[in-house]
Amino acid sequence: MKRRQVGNLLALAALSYLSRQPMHPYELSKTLRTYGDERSIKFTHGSLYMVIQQLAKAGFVAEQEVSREGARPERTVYGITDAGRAELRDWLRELVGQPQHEYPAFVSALSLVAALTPNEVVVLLRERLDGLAAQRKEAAEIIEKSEAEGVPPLFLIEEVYRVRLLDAESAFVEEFLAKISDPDEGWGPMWAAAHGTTFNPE
Amino acid sequence: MKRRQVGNLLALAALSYLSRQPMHPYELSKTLRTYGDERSIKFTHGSLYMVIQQLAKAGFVAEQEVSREGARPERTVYGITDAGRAELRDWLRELVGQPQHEYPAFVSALSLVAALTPNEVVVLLRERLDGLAAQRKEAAEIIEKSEAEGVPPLFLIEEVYRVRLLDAESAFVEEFLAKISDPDEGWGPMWAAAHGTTFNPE
DNA sequence: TCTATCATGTAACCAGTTACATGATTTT
DNA sequence: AAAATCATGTAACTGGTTACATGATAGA
Repeated sequence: MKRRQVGNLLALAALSYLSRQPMHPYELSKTLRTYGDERSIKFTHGSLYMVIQQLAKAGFVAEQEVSREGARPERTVYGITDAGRAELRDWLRELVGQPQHEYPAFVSALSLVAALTPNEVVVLLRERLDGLAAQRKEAAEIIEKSEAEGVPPLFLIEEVYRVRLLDAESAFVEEFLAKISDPDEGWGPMWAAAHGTTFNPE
Repeated sequence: MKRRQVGNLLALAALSYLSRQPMHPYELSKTLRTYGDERSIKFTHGSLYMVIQQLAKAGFVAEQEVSREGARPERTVYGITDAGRAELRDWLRELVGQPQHEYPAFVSALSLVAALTPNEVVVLLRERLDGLAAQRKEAAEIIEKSEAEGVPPLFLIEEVYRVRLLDAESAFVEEFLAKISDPDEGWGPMWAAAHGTTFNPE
């Protein structure tokens, strides 16, 4: 992965929308929320202004005009530049073509999970399954609802991806639970012994 | 999710290792690398000193002694406190029990992928499949090698998780490719038309 | 003996989050 | 008319990354 002058993925979304039409930051913020991009890209009001500033400094967007309506604060409208268009394409291509090594919280937790006792872990994993089911339901509903509204499925592909990942994670958690509790080969007893206790899941 | 006084997951790993024995930061760094935690938890030299400082400020770890060998810089040894132990348990429990909403780069990319043409996207997705296969191979090899060395499988569970996710992602990418190129219902032609071009994958 | 790498830490910089500010509308 | 919320932006704080420093050891 090349290191980008502006690395925040929010910048990618900004470039993408600005490539359709110039906007001022607040409008961008509205647009992002309207199209549900907040589910895929983390952003707050503050980080957006930040990113726009960085994009401007890097020459990927440029001030178009500064206008004022009544006594409101000035609104600065930004448009994408040629360099910005190039960056957008290049960056998107990289993100689609090359998987990156990432650090989801659950991976970190799993790498340290031995610090808990197997008794509590089985309870927690069951809780997690519920949470995963809830997230899956939410994603599935968004897909359904949007499709009913006529949104072309290409624009929902990231939710489909999410659903696939959630399913895989659920399957993994079940598998892990089984590995702990298997009556013959289960890890539970040895694991509990290392904590000076015994394995008894309810 | 509660908001933690120290939020960086590196702090969790630090607490976990310090709960076994007091160490100075550099030693911690070594230990983390030795046990392969760098695959699950992002850290650099600098960020480690950072989080130790934060942990100390929050009262989760405490200076134990400051020693000096010859003319080397002083080494400060830190130990976990009772509050630190409590935080470790509570945090780990939360991470295992409750799935969080996260923002992997590929999700963001997918949400904007319509900005590329379907022709290039199919090429990129095929590239991605190769990359995913490589990552999968790497993870599988780590598991095999470690098991051969007698590492108990519980300590490899996060790599198993990784493999499951990689498989799910590969399956998804294949599915996406099919949806684009399907001879009857495929999205390719319409998508290309929106870019003022035609769909012809090689 | 020169160079590389290890060992250990600090300081400066940059990015992201939170809090603040303030007029305009809308709701109660 | 008061309270809430929208609209728009800036400033301060905090966390994380990168670069700098410097003696010690090991390899060429």
